[in-house]
Amino acid sequence: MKEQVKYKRTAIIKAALKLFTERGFHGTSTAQISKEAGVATGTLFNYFSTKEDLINGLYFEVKGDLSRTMGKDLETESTFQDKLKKIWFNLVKWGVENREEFLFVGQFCSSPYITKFTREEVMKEYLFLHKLVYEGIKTGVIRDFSAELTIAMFYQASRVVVNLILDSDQLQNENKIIEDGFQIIWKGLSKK
Amino acid sequence: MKEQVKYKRTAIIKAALKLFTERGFHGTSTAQISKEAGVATGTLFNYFSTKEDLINGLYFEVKGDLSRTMGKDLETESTFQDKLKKIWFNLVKWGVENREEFLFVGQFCSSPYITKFTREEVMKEYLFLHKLVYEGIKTGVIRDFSAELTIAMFYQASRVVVNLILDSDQLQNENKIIEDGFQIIWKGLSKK
DNA sequence: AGCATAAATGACTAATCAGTCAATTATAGA
DNA sequence: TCTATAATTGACTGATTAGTCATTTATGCT
Repeated sequence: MKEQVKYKRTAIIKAALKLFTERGFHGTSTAQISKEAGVATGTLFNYFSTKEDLINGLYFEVKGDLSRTMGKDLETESTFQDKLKKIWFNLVKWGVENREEFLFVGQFCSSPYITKFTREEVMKEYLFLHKLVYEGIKTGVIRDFSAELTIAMFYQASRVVVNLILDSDQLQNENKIIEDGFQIIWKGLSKK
Repeated sequence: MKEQVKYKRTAIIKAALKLFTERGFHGTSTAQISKEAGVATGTLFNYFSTKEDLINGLYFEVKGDLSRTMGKDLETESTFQDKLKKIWFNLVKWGVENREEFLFVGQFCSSPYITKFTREEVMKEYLFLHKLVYEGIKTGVIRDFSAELTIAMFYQASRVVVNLILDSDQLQNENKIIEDGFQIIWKGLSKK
């Protein structure tokens, strides 16, 4: 039964992700989610006590996945630039390969349905990025702007690239856009 | 009566803007909008035939205001860098001074409720920015990346700055953040 | 003032909503 | 196989929704 339980929960999460990104939070009824997931209307409320609880669970899982992907294979890189470039590629790759999750994060990152608690829990997983940026500033590799500004610029630049890739039909330029995007943000942030 | 008519329409638009940014499109009922605007429920539908029509009208007005503000006092600037900097300051100032409009645009720019028609009508007002970027590339002032990438990077960078300013309580650093933000994006885009 | 027209109103409706719960079905351990 | 427990179900409810329309009110013109 453990397996079955996990399966149903995953199905609900997946259905909610699809419908929330397509039609928004209030634009999607719990009945629609249940139908898409292939479960009864009551089943959804066995796993999530309210609709708000569902979207917070969803946000938590997606953001967690993103943060884990972002910091992957970082230890193999030696220089600060290489580390940042690795994070850049991880970020963009995740967005391109997880279109719905990417759009979901963009749509709900500043949404009132995500509670303060969820937001703070998620934030904890991103501390390593802050540390890295502080290190970069301290060692004089990147310019001494506020860490918040630096991180936000870097992160949003990666989202720009993903959006351009997702919007365009032809994918031949994909690698060039990713590379160009990094050139822009790296030149903008680095001291050299 | 013309005046009165304009007043009611404006009140509805303003109320919708406030509630849509606070609670989203489906999260806001037409009754709530009417109440906030101080008109009867039926009045809203005298000005906008459906709820979708209302949000499209709102989007059109807000985006139009943004595009007009963005290109203000551009002719007094001579160099390309100064022109871009002027646009940068216009963009950020608009966002800071029109918090609700700024959040609205961010929330609904890629929303399914905005029709293709509205989107295309709005796009027309931004052609001057494309022209400016093409000119900058042709004259070798900025690097030869895709114009879409360049514009999106620039625009989103300005949004990053506005978001940081709106989030922070103390405003003493406001000018520094705006200046720093421009330094980052200008260094990233310029050839020098 | 008197009249024609335009604008504003809010009670109303059919549809849809989140969430409940008693009944049913599946599972695990003995 | 039998029993206790956990998971699933969908009909149901009171509340809320977008949009309508007959009626009332305000306006502009002569």
